[in-house]
Amino acid sequence: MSPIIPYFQSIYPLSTASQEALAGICREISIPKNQDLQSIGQTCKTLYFLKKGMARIYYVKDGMDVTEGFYGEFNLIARAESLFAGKPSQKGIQVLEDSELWSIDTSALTSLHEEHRDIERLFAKLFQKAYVETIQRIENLQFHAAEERYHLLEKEQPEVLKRAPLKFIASYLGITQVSLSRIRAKKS
Amino acid sequence: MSPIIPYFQSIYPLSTASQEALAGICREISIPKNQDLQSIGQTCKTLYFLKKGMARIYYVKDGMDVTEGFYGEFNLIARAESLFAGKPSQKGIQVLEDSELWSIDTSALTSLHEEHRDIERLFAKLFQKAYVETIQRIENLQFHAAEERYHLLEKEQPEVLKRAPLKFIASYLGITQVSLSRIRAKKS
DNA sequence: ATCCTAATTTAACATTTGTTAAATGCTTTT
DNA sequence: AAAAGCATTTAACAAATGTTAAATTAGGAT
Repeated sequence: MSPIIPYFQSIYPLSTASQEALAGICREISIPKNQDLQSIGQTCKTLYFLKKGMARIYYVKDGMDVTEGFYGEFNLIARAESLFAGKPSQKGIQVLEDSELWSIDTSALTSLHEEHRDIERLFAKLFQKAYVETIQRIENLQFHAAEERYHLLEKEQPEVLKRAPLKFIASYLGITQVSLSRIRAKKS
Repeated sequence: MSPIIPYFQSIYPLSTASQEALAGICREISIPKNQDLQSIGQTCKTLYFLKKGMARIYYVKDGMDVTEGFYGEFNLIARAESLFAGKPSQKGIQVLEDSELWSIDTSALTSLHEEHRDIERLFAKLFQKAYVETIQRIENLQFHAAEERYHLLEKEQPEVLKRAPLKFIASYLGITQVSLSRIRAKKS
């Protein structure tokens, strides 16, 4: 369990009692490469934090697989639109390599809110962080052309370029695989 | 003050005491067309809800004015990336027409959190809503070509097409004014 | 090692979007 | 009403991205 609680502490300080309560609902799990952590159609009832590995959230639109985002170590992974609405998600979560992660059941988490206000605030903050990252992503998609978006990804999540297959990266950037391959070729 | 408290109630139920406390920190203000509600460089310390009118959040990049989003009646308007970080915002808020709105000082709001847990949760929910809309916006920018994005805006915020000038709509969609004008011409 | 399959790159061409500049239309001011 | 200043549209061409298909490469399975 160890390194996840210190990570939480770095986001929002927790009382000793809250640390213990929270540690009590974190489960460690392992998932083999390419497997779905959560499938399309399921309602989001679990939050994940990667200990080791890499994951993506994806959806299928017009028969095409689209990667919405890539997530590395310690990133909060959740399908917020499903969690907040309590409705089935149109999105799935898949790991790109053999991964280890912590999972937290949201109803267990919610039941800690009454007694542990700091835990409620910690997760509010984690979602705020995710929200801000999403806003920045919009700026990126809205303002930059495909090639610039590629170089931004290269700068901000260089591991993704090494670990994710071309097709995932292309749909994440909002371009075709051929286009992405062309952009890469330019580099020389 | 009237209609804003019922709106809040529809998002998250509030005790009578909380309703009164919250009403006590809502201020009604009027702003003339084209004026900035908040300027670039200011730290976000106020939240707004439009009673009447329309607003946009914008930023300047490479000398170009880019509209990040349009906001209509009862929408929460805030520069989240600045609010959550406590840092100056690179974004401004401008009203597109003579507008009336409610403003809420964030430090006054925060001071209500301890005593009024329902208020804290109400605003957590409002930001969740905003977050989910942002996620959907990404799907839109990532997956759809310019013309489709235009038609989606037409469907989801038709008032924007009537009330906002071409240049704001174009940068919102991530295209040039000329391109937008061309898309419009196709319609016939 | 070899074969088989999937992933990536390359090529050729079509379509979309960007760029620059001019023409038209609309508002506001005088 | 005329003039001035913006906003929007149109046109012509350039650049970027999409599409289809073939060629190459890389990895896994036998």
